[in-house]
Amino acid sequence: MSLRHAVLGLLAEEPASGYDLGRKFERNLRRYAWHAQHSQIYPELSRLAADGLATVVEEGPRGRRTYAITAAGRVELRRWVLDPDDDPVVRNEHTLRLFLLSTLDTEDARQMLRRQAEGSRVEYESLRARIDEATRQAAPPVALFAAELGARYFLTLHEWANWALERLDPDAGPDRNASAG
Amino acid sequence: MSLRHAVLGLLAEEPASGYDLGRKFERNLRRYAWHAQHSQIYPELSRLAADGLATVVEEGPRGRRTYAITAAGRVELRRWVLDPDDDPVVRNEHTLRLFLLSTLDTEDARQMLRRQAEGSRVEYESLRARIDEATRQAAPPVALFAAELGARYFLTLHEWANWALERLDPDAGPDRNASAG
DNA sequence: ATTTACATGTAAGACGTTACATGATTCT
DNA sequence: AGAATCATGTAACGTCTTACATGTAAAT
Repeated sequence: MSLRHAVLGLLAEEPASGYDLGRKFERNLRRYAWHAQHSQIYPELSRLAADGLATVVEEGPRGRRTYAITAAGRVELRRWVLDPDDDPVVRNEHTLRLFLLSTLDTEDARQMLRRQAEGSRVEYESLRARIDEATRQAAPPVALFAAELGARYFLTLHEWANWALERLDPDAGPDRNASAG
Repeated sequence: MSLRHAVLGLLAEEPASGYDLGRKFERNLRRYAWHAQHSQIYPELSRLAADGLATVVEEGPRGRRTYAITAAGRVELRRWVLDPDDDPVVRNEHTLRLFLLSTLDTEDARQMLRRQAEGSRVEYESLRARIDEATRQAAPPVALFAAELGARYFLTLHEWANWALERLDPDAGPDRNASAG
């Protein structure tokens, strides 16, 4: 039941409406950890409220309801986060493609690795810039732990793709665009 | 429909029965990329055969049926692996917990990061040893790309956890068990 | 006025997990 | 003889995605 804890976790950061949570999933969690559509979020918020783990703290225009986590909700969230689950759910279509690289012929593998190296470089630089900006604005260190992990993951992916490209072609480096050399 | 392509990918490496695939998911894919129970695998093999993407190549004891990927299966697998899907499914309960670290108090966060640093170190060393052993036995480079990526992910996780511990406690290093210093 | 963004909700169908169900072969 | 492993299959239930459905408020 990770959806429940993902929602609870987002509410622990700050009170939010179902609509807000949808955007938070999209921006913060979707690419790394979890995703949920609004059709899952709204019913889950109702259940959390029914179970006393969250509560409506504000009603706004267009039927907007802002929820906040309750004390019981924090207890449950802490229990789950610290629970050493040795069988965590992992589903990653992107990693799956990388793992199936060995089923391609060399030229296809090269193409995919080049795309991968470039894509992860872009992601890395964008995340790193965001972290630098937040650091300059004196954001609290813990608030940036997740972003830092994301940045490091992309850097690792970038380095791995270049390493693999070199292994595929022992003679040509990954950055050889110049005709000389 | 990633289950289909995960199965197809495993069959592309070598022919296998549903039972074999179950163990391959468990050992090779579950922790990084995808998982499937036998109750999903057997029906999917039937569908792959019905669609001409896989075929039974051997029948053994206890009703065992070994499947192999067909030429059409390879075409479909290649199409999917090279398809730049910009909305890949990601679900990672482990990463989700790490992202929710900031909702814990400092002492809880410290405990979790220590556990994380230790766990990822163990995983890294075990994977690295397996890669070294395979390299010594002259395994083809591509066959080790996935394992190398896994190892690098764990190393990144380990380094990140130690980095985060230092940030949490600017005075004490992560490995300070001695009373002196 | 019109478009865009905000805001919530339900239903059908696909996908995934857990439990139920059965039996053969191999190892000790 | 008994236990462990191999081997396949279905059913019930829970989760997730996609589509359907509706309406308000803000911006241009």
